[in-house]
Amino acid sequence: MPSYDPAAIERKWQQFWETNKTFRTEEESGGKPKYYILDMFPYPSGSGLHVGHPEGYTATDILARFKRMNGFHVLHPMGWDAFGLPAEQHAIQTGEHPSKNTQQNIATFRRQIKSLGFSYDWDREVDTTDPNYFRWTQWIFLTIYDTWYDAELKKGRPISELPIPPELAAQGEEAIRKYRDSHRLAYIAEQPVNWCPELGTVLANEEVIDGKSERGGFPVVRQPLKQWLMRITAYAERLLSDLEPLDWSESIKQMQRNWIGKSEGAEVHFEIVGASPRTNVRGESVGESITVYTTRPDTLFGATYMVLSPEHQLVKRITTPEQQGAVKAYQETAARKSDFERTELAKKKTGVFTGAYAHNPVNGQQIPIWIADYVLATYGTGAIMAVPGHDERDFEFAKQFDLPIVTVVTPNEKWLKETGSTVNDLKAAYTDDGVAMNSGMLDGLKTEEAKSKIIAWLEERKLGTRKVNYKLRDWLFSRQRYWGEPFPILHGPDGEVVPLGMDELPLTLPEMTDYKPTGSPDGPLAKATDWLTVTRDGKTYRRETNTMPQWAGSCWYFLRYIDPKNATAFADPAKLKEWLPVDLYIGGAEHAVLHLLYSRFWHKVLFDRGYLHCPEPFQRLVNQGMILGENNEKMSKARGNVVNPDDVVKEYGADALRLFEMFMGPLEAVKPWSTKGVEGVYRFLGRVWRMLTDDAAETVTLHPSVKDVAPDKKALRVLHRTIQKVGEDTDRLSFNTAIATMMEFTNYFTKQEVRPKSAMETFVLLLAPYAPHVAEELWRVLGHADTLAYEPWPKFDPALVKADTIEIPVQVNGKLRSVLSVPAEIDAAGLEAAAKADLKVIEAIAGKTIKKVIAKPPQMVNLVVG
RNA sequence: GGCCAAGUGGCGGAAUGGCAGACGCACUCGACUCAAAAUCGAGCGUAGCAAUACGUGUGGGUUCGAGUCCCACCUUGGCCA
Repeated sequence: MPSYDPAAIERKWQQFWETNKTFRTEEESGGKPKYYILDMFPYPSGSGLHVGHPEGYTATDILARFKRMNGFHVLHPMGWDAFGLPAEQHAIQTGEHPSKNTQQNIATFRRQIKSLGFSYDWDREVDTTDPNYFRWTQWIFLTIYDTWYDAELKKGRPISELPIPPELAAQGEEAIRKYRDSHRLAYIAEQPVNWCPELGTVLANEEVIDGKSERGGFPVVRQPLKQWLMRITAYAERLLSDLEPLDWSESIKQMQRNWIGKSEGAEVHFEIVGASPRTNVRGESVGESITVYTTRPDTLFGATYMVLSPEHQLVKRITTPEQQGAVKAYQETAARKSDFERTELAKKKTGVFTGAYAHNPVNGQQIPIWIADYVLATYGTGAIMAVPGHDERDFEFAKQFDLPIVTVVTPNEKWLKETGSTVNDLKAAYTDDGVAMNSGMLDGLKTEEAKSKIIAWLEERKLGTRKVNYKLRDWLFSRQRYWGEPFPILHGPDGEVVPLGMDELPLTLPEMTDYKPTGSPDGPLAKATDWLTVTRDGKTYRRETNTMPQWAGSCWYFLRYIDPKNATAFADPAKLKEWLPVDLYIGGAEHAVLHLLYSRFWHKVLFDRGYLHCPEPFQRLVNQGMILGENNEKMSKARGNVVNPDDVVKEYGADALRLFEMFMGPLEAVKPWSTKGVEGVYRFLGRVWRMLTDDAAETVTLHPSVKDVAPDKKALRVLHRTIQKVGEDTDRLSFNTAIATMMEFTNYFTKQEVRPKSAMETFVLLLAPYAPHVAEELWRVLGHADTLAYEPWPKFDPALVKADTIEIPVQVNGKLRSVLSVPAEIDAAGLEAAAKADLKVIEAIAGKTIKKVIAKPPQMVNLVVG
């Protein structure tokens, strides 16, 4: 009695696919159109696969199989984002090389992923920790290092093409080198960074959440350090504008836009009162001034004081002797706080007066200069003009320190009433647009007009300029860790930075016995004394001891899949041209900002340098929604609601797991797990099995009802409707409704005494992308010798989808009163007549006059009566 | 606080402005069985014996007709501050 036995079927077919390399992507397309379907590759953690992983992987697998059957040349690979902190923490605890643990975890992930029957081309597997892979990560780093951004051409160019100003050239090699280094897209800079003492590393802003490390939740402090940075800000405008044509959800685009944070405003110079004139770069004598960035230059007349960030370089020079003690103490306190503590947690504004004053350029008024930690050195120019009447933080600060508040934008009546303010006595900052007042030549102008006018005025007098600003910061690219790509960089005895030659790659990590962080900003690599120093031409160089962040390997892995074994380039240009861009990229929304932004940035640099032909890597992007635990909470060990895919496969099989994850709801929605739900789709697969096979027979044989006969009219209609719906729904990733349609098909045919074999064959093909193992097995039972993976996708006949008679609802005054059974091709007049002849309708309109009839075959009729 | 999603049976969800609740789960009843499981059949928004009425977060609006479009609000989630 062979009943549905997923364990046996799945083992058999996974083996078949593997030995026959069914899903190997051939180098030759054979004239087929290409389709590149990509999953966000996983970090192989020690806890193994989570049911969240197969959600995206199943979606891409269904589409990959569907596209193959539709005649596409499909690229569908998988790999491992394997550098990262957990493996290093494990190494610190055990003294075992992190690669050992990493490879074990990869083996587990690979086994688990293979057990789900995904149609990856395993010959293209990549591993970011493999020297043959990170060799090219280092190569790309060097290429970025070798690039400067030509703002005029809006393009990254080789550093050798950077024009050197003549006066610099005259100063010799050293000056040229420094000039070049200051223009590279990968550069070293000293800047306040997020130092996490517990992790012994510096973190990127985006890895710090609520003042704590994203991983581990340890406290983070600000500390100035020499770090590698990537000049992603040079690409801010392109990263923003190139989003437009992409087929991504509007919300993800919006998140990227917010992160880039473009704002338009002005830079304004405030001359410092009494400061001695200085000589500027052009040798002109100018008064010392403070430059601020503001998005509201129209409120310039309301600037009643200025605030510098405590780190601002002018602070030292302008502070009066009597204020020095207070200023110094304040600077020290501020240095210990994170940006988050300074801007978010601070309920009460703090600050210190420097004793100095500046001239407000529009009215010459002397206004005091303060320092306060709510102004960050890293945003804008690190200094602001404070307009307390129209900025909330400035308002709070002004109240705190009793500074004057001037209204320069007339608030509307509603706002005044709500806040209990009057025009000359604001109880809160009015931050909306309005009409300018107390603003000299701007009075009476609307905010937008006032902005334009004041900027023109400032520019004319060289007191300021129109300026676009971005919130996006340069990307902090170094980590004080062991388990990452080493930088292919040497530091010379005279402080010069020397890149390794491309032919010296890969630079591999040294073997060590102790992986602990040094506790100082030198990473663990500083302890690898044999590895650390290199002698060349009698000079001793020290290797860079930082390693790259985990983002590095994931920035370009989709390029390597295209040509994973290439030993002379990261990929063959012709192959890159054939496969890029990625047609569909599916992954979690947690990577909506950073991974995608970094990846797009690297892609653009490689594009500018001529290694790629398209400016954007991912044409279409879809984020799958998170799967919650059965109790509707986020899955976590602590909550005890984690579902292990291995257990589900063991109990119900991979096909049921795949099918359930797709049946739960729309791909992009957040939805809770349900074991009962898995049972439901498992029962469906059992019904499919019994629809086709005879479970009373000794061996697997066709069900006696499956006969080689032509389907009748009704059967044809059900069949063709199913083909149409499953095809259309699969194409638009509406997998849950496609599965529902297949269930309806099964519900219909299991009730039939005669099940035409041709209809059954078609159905098995429709099911194949979703539940490939059982489909392959049934395909064989139906008498086919080979895999169905490349069978053509069934076509439907629109004529057969239509029924002869259809049911049309009749409404009276918009309310349903009857349902008519009429010929399918009825026209509006016929429909109206049929409706008026219907007994229930006659009853409903008795004694009333028909005012209007809306007849829309084949949808409905509505009689408006009164 | 700002921006973006989303609110539909007991639950997951379905529905080009046109019969709300497809499909599945749970539940109830029945068949098979000594019995149970599995399987098969039927029912299943609320109230009502019924005819029928009411029903897609709340309030308004547009429309012959609104779950769907518009406005305001409430709630939840995400991102940003």
